[in-house]
Amino acid sequence: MINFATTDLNLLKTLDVLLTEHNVTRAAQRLHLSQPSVSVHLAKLRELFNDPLLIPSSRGMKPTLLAEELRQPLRNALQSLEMTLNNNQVFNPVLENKTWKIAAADYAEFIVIKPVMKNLIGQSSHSKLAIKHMIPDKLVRQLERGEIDIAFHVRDDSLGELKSRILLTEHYVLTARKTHPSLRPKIDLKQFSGLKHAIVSPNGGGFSGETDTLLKALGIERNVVLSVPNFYFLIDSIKQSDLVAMLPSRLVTNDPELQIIELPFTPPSFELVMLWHPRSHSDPAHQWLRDQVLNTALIH
DNA sequence: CTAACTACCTGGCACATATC
DNA sequence: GATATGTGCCAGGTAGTTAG
Repeated sequence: MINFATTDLNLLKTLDVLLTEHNVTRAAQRLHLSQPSVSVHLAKLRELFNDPLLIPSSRGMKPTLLAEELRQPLRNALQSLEMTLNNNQVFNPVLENKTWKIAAADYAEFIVIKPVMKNLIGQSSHSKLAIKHMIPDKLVRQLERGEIDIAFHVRDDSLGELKSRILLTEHYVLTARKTHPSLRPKIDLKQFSGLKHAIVSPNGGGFSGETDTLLKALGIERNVVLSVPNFYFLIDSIKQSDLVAMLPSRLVTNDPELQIIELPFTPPSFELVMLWHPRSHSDPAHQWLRDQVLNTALIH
């Protein structure tokens, strides 16, 4: 039985971070303490729980069974405490100097971040904004560690514990340059598959995308001759050539150099979501950040 | 070589006591 | 009761050691 009166509750915060990091050095960095201090904390926690909690192994520190059992309930308890303490606090962007860290691929940069940018850095002369490259595999960890505040991504149910909010639904449109020599405003399947296509392959080098999966179901194939890493490059490529591309509609409508061609099938679509870690859910500054995004994204 | 641990040191805080 | 001063303790620091 742990005696609350004689226990330093800061130790629980250390334990919480240790149980996510499985590494004393990294936990220390996150807690803004030295490594030996966290080592001492760990020693006290071991004494307190009468359990080694984390055992050094060849691949980081391995949590004991008790440590595993403690992880989620402790997380929940601290989160609820945080919520209680933050409940009456309001974030004032004018007074604070925050560095917002946002991860996104180029579509979200253009559609969401660009419109909200002014609000994020304009309301305080000290705030900064860092837009980071989106690496889906590292996302959960980066959000957990606070290396990223929020991220924008295509809705994907594999992102388990993260909190999310759908910002918009987007569909692809067939796009070509306005001065394309052989395109009419409407085409049939045969004409579609006869065109030379360019696609974005986020992982690099792929020649098959969502559209191809959909076409396969219709029993047809298209001719993808160019694969590029992002939409900016793709748009530029079709403006400079007779290639066509399936592009998110919001990126190309109103571009005077481009035309949209009516498709003989229903194009694929996706939902863009904002993602954040439950850890930052009740933080007033994070809430403000998310509100800025929501207010802007839902208007545009 | 990297990461955890240990020994030792120090600044700051809490508490006790003194003074008004 | 409020404020000033003295003192002991301890958290967290650095440096060095140990272990895998």
